[in-house]
Parts: sequence; structure tokens; C-alpha cells
Amino acid sequence: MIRIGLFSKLSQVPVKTLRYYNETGLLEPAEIDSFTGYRYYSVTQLPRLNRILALKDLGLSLNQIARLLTEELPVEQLRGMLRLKQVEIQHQMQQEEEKLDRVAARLRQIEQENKMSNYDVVIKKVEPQRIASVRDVIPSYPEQGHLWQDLETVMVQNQIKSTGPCLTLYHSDEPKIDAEVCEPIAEDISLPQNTQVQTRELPAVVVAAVIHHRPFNTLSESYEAVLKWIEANGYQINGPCREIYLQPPTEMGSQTDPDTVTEVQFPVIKS
Amino acid sequence: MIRIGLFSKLSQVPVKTLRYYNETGLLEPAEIDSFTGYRYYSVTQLPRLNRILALKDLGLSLNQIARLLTEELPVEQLRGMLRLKQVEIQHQMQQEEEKLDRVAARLRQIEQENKMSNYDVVIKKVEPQRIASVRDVIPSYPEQGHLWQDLETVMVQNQIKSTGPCLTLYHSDEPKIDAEVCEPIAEDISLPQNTQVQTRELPAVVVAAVIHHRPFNTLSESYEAVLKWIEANGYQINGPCREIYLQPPTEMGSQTDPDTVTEVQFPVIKS
DNA sequence: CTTGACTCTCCACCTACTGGAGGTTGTATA
DNA sequence: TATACAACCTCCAGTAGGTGGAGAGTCAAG
Repeated sequence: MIRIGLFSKLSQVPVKTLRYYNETGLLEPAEIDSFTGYRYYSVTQLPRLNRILALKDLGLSLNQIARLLTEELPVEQLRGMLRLKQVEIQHQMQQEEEKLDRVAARLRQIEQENKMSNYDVVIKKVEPQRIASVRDVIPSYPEQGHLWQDLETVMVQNQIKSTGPCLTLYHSDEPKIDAEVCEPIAEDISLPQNTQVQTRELPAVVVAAVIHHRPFNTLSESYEAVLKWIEANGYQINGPCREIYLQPPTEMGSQTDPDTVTEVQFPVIKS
Repeated sequence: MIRIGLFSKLSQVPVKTLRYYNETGLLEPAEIDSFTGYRYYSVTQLPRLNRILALKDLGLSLNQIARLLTEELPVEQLRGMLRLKQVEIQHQMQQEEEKLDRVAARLRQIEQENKMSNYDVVIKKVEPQRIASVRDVIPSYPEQGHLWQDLETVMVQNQIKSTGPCLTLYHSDEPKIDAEVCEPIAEDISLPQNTQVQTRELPAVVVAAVIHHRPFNTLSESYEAVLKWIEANGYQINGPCREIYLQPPTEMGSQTDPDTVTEVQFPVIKS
């Protein structure tokens, strides 16, 4: 019977960790002096400890190890756990690789511009949402005023309230700009088919998004930033891009109000 | 000014997380109602939140991000952090790869033997230790009795006490077994050069080790296990192997006492 | 008998949140 | 105007696998 300090030296496992393993039931000392509380181990417990270390080294959690060490059919289970672990590690390595790519992309971007970008692209899921919309071809991006007026009119006529910030979908820009202006509405609303206003559900998508807190006439910078990011990080565009008017200009349709906040979203998939 | 729920919906960051970021000072709401405690955010805070998310996505900790967002020379610092991060991720990927190898090796071993091995090999550092030793060529492994007697005699004569379990180093086994039997001794002891007993310091090494809790005459199984492991996991032997007699047989030198505990260590390096 | 090394328990801390209890506040409907 | 009910608040606890420290008791050597 040896004391914890020597057992620790023999196994190269810190004393604190041995106490922790005792506490969690993973490795009970061969004996505990009920008066002093001193833990006494036997060298014959080293194999068990080594098994714990070996399994831990394979990435199993202490919980899993505890189960493997107590239950009776460990071979099958161990096999299963290791197979799972293999997949998990492969997955994790892939994640790491992608993260490395992102870090490298960001570094390149810093080297090029020698400053921190004003635009931070994030990937996020957006939920599906029901909208009322008007779609048409327009000659240039700023000229969507009449679409909004049409939509507004119908909304007011039917006493429908918007349930969130309005947005525009751009279905294409070549040869013409095919725009769809949208107002989010409650789930249960439908309109008669008698106008050019339609109601439908926007699908849930994963988007690369950037926030533009500058006037509309500088929006192209954000587009450039997010498109570059998509390129640099190995994504592909997967649907019409969305502009979300989080804080519209005070003066309706102003292209130069600096206190405008717009979100540019591109649906993407990993390519 | 919008409430936390909407801000959460816009940013796709959970409410709890926003509160946590508030608590840690990472992102303070634009305003807090001092009566109700309600947090009010502005959409103009979305860029900051997105920056936080983007940096987090690169693997930076919230602490690092907080520093980057508050301090004044962020470009240089960010560059440095990202470089560090790159190295760190690469290192981590390598670790993952090695772990994957170990899992695969273990799986192969299970497939072959269809049972869990009785031997769990672990990698550990062993500290340098001062020893008194006698080295000679012996005809077979079990015949080291006289070496131990010589060593014992000198230890007793000089009133030197052993400070830990004794061990044998095997410097070679071809063409002859070149064995060195050792007793660990205190740091400050030296012996006169008048006997074949020498004192020296065993270097610190990294070893692949296995515990053998069976009689001496089955030690070859442990050797086989650890050598196979070293092969399978891409290590190379890097010094004389050590046998550490953690629990010697009750009857001096018995080859068959089943309650013997021996550790077999091979110094290794990653190849 | 003292000294110093060793050991004990208990508590707090780490990361980045998450879940829940119990209590307000704000808004929409009846 | 009363009342749901969703949204919001604070505070506490828990996660994994330990690490660090305080304060007190124990052991072995000299």
C-alpha cells in the first residue's frame, strides 16, 4: 500500500487528478484510512489507471470510460465507441481545416488593406418567414419606390401589419434587375389574387450576411466584401440575395442618409 | 431602440448569450431602463456583434475579442493573434491526426484479437533520477541475481538507502544481454570509484510504458504489446529500455509469482 | 519534540454558455 | 378595463476536467 504522492509519481498523474478520479468513482483507492482520510493505493491499480489514460488519450470522456470499465460487454461497446470517435475526429479535423482557411483568408485581407475590414461577414441561418411582395423589373437599384408604394397601398387597404423589417429580394441583375420588395406578415394571412401583390413563404436558408451602417449609395462596398468573403471561404451562392432594411433612412428613399442600417444577405452552401 | 428578443432574432444570437455578453462587457445594450432593467439595443450595434461573432468564429476567446475591441492598436494585435492562431490550429490538427491514428490502431488491435488488450500502453515523461548501478553482460534475463547482490552489498556497506523502486536497464540484447541493475538514490550521494558500482543520473525521457501484473516469465507479452504499439503509433525507440520492479515477487527472484508488478518502459521519440 | 513534507477537505475558478425558478412588464384581446 | 400571455428581469446551478489555494491534520526523520 502506497500513499497518493508516490502513486502519483509512479503514474505521472497529478495528485489532484487522482483525488478527482476517486471522487468521480473512476479509480477508488485500494483502501482509505477511515480515521485520517488518507488514500492508500496498490501498484496493482496501475493497470486500471493506465487503461483510463489510454482511453482518455483516444478522446473518450471520463463518463464513457467509467461505463467501459464497469459494464460487462465492453468489447462490442468499445468498438462502437471508437468507430463513432473516428467519425467525430474526422469531422472535427474538417472543421479545423475550414477554420484555418478562414483565418488565412482574414490574414490575407489584412495584409492587402492594412486595416481591419469595416465589414464582418457572418454565416447564419435565417428562419422561414411569410411575406407579402411585389415583383418587377426595375431600371436601377434605387428605383423601387413605386413597387413599395404598390405594396404599401394593398397592405393598408387590407389592414395588414408588417411584423418585421422590410426587405428586397434581387432575383437577377442581368440583363435587367429583377427585384421583389417584401413586407413580413403574420403566418395566417393570405391575399386574394386580384392584385400584383402576392403572399408566400420565404424559405429558411443559410446566408452569409453583412451589416451596412452607411448610406445606401455605398452599399456596393458591402456587396463587394461579402462576395469576396464567399469566394475566399469556399462557399457558393444559392439563391436570390436579400437586402434587409433594419433602419431605413429618415427621409424616405434617401441615398445619402449616413444613419441607415441595411443587412445584405446571400444564401450560400458550402461548395 | 429594440428589445432583446428582436435583437436576438435579427442577429440569430440567443437572448441568454446577449445577456452574457452584456454581463461580460463585450456588448453593452445602447440603453438599459433603470427602472425595469429592460435592455434596449440599437440596430447600429449589429456591426459590433457581427465582429464579435466573426472573431469568435476564427477561434479567438471572448477575452481576446474584448481586448481587440477596446484597445487602440488592433490591427497589429489582430495580425499577431491570427498568426498565433494559425500555428495553434495547425498544431491541433496534427494532434487530431495522431489521435485518429491511435484510434485506428486500437480498432485494428481489437479486430485482430477480438478482445480488449490486457495491456494499455501510455506515453509519459519520467523525471531524471540519480541511481547507483552495476552493469555487466549476462547470459539470460533472469540471471541478474549476482548483479543485484553486488549492488546490495555496496549499498549496505555505505549505508545508502534506496529512494524508490529498483530497476534494470537493458542496453542491448544482441549479441549478449547488456544489463544494468539500478537503485534510485538521493540526489547528493556519490560513491568512490573503487567498486564496479557507479553512481550517475538517469536522464529524463519520454517513454512508452506498460504495466505487467503477472509473473516474470510472461514479461515477453508486455514487451510484445509495447513494441507493437510503438510500431503502430509511429514512434521510435530512443534509448535502453527499463524494467521497473514496482512489486517484486515475494520469494526473491521467483519467475512465477503471479502477484508481481513490473513496468516496462521504452524511451521513444515521435518519428 | 520539532520540523518539514505530505495529506486531508472544502471552496472557488476556468470557458462560454444553458436551463430553470420565481417574479415583473408590455401588449393584445375580450 | 380586466385579463391573458409573451417577453423580460435576476439569481442560482450545472456543464468537463480539472487547477489553485486556504487552513488544518498526519507522518517520518533527526
